[in-house]
Amino acid sequence: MRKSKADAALTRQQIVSTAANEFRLNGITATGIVPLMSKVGLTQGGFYKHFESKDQLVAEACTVALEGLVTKFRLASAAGGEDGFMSIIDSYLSEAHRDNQEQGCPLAAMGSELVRAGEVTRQASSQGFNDLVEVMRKSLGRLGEEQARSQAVFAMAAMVGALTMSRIMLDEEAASTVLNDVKHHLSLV
Amino acid sequence: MRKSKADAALTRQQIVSTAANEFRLNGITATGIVPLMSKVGLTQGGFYKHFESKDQLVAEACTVALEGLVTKFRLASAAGGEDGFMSIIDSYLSEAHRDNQEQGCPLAAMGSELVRAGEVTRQASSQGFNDLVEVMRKSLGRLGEEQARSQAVFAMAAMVGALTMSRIMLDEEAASTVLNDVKHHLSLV
DNA sequence: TGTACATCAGTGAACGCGCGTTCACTGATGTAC
DNA sequence: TGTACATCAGTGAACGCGCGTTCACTGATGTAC
Repeated sequence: MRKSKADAALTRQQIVSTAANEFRLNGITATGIVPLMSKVGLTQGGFYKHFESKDQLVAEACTVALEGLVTKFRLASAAGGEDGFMSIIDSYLSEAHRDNQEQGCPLAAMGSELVRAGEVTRQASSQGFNDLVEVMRKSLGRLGEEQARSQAVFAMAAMVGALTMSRIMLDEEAASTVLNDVKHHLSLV
Repeated sequence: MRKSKADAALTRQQIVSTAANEFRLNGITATGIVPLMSKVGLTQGGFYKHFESKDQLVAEACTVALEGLVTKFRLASAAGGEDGFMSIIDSYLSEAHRDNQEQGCPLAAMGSELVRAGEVTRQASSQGFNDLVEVMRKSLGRLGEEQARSQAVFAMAAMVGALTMSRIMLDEEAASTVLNDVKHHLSLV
């Protein structure tokens, strides 16, 4: 049942991207290798032909998820023209993003699990955070570099916290208020 | 081996407060009933004389942890005199708080797990968030009520996100920078 | 106040289950001649 | 280009383990008389 090199590489990609979605949707700890591989259409044994451990997959899935978000940030910034900064914020703090956790920001979806993750995963998450900050910094063209960076860090932290809190809340109105309050204050910065 | 009512009530309290610490330190999913009860000095069977399920314990532990944080906020606000708002923020965004996850903010320590928790736990978390916001709002005496509330929500979200990100980062300098950047911008609001 | 009995906090073995990982096996792919 | 053989992607049963929960049991506490 050996597959061609191209097929095997495709399988590997499918495992990583399916994992990136499942980890964001159900959490890292709560996502098992058996159900994950079965979602990809394979059995569990094949997993270890591609990865040394679940830990390695977690790190790669985080990297891929964060790269996807960096791309979204770039697109939102470009689409926003002069105010790319607010365009990124409006997109991040939207109800659409909040309700699409599976494909959204991994820092908000898995934040407290990432704190307890392995070193490689934490390094990948930090790198992703820095990359997102860098896109935001550039979208603040009129400011000095250091001031813009610091403001971008501030906005990213506020957005991650706001999205997480909005998802915890059962009351729809309260959940929307958090997003809007943070959006409003970031627009004044 | 029956214990007196007073002893039993004490045992129950000990289970809840030990759980509140373990959940914050290791996460909810990663904390088992057997090790938890053994940490309290009991065996697992007794657990179900006090709680219907692990879910019920999670909800109570979150409530207790958040009540403790509300108290800390009140103390920090009072200690800060005129600027109780910044006093709360300085305390929350301190390296001491970041490195003492076991007794720190449950929203930062378990945020992404709370999103997937049961309704009772999510309700308790939302209530706790609102209580924290309320303490912060009152510490902004000079502002109008609605403006102060919205500003308190913004600050809380930014703090939860900043603490989480600072904990993920392996690089000590970068981790401190996040805390300081957010502290700085919140002082300008 | 003293006695008999019911209550129930805590014990520890056991339950079914899903976890991450291993391994002997299969058979198509890739390679050497 | 054709043949023989090595490689290895994927299979599926099995591993030891810890999970949340149940349950028959123990014996001190609480209560009724």
